Amino acid sequence: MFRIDPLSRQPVYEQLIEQLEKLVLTGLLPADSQLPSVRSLSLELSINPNTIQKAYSDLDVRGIIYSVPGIGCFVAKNAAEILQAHMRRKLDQLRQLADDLALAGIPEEELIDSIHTVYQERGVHL
Amino acid sequence: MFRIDPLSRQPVYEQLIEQLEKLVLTGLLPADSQLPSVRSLSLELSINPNTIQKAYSDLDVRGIIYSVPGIGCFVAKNAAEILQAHMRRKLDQLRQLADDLALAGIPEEELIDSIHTVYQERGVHL
DNA sequence: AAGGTGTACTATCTGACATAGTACACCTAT
DNA sequence: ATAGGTGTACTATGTCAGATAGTACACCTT
Repeated sequence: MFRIDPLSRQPVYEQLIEQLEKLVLTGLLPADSQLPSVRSLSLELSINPNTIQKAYSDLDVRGIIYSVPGIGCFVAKNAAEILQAHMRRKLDQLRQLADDLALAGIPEEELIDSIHTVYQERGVHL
Repeated sequence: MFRIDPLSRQPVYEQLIEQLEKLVLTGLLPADSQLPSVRSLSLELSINPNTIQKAYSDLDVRGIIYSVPGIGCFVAKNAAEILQAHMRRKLDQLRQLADDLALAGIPEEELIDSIHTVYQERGVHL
């Protein structure tokens, strides 16, 4: 269900957060659906329970999920909305990247084509 | 000449590398021009000489600069070409980012507009 | 009562990053 | 020849984030 690379420069808990966020955005994890328990996910991914909890805690603080002690963690009602609003910050990263590529002399058309292709594939798969 | 943020998540030596690469790509550091000495740059930026040398060593290995012991470090002849070729890997990052934004429901037009704006500004400034 | 759940806490380990200090070989200018 | 600049190499130390290990508590369900 999850792909974790312990050798990545990106921390494990961040990898977990991003993949959970994508599951929410794609609708594979609808509102009020239960997340894997800290311990079960810990066993499945061979990751320390504390690392899982760190990811869940972060998502909880940001309102993406809510936790019921003794029961489990669940996807919040407006999780997708929060994520969509937050995703717009990635537009800044896109601009920064485009600026670097422009500086390197990569023609604008190449970027446009790449994006267009991505959006076409996304449209087909959904 | 350089802007270093010691508190950034990005290592200081990487910040230095990126800024040097941009100076090469913009032509502000032409081929065979001499780079600041390890010790002078160390004093100017209040950074340990070892950190500067780590950045220079990395650039040397990749063929961006060449060092002459006892003399100094200089920009390689084909530095800009190497960087341009290497920059295309950033297109992968761009695609990944576009895929995330597509997933979040950000319309394709917003990305296109952002990129177009970046390229227009770049065109003006150069 | 047993076993699952989230949560909290301390302790420890690891690796990357950065600093500090020293030393060597080389070249240039005086 | 001397002094001072250059790159380079090396060891030691400090710092911090990330991850692990272990324990413990409160809660709920069965």
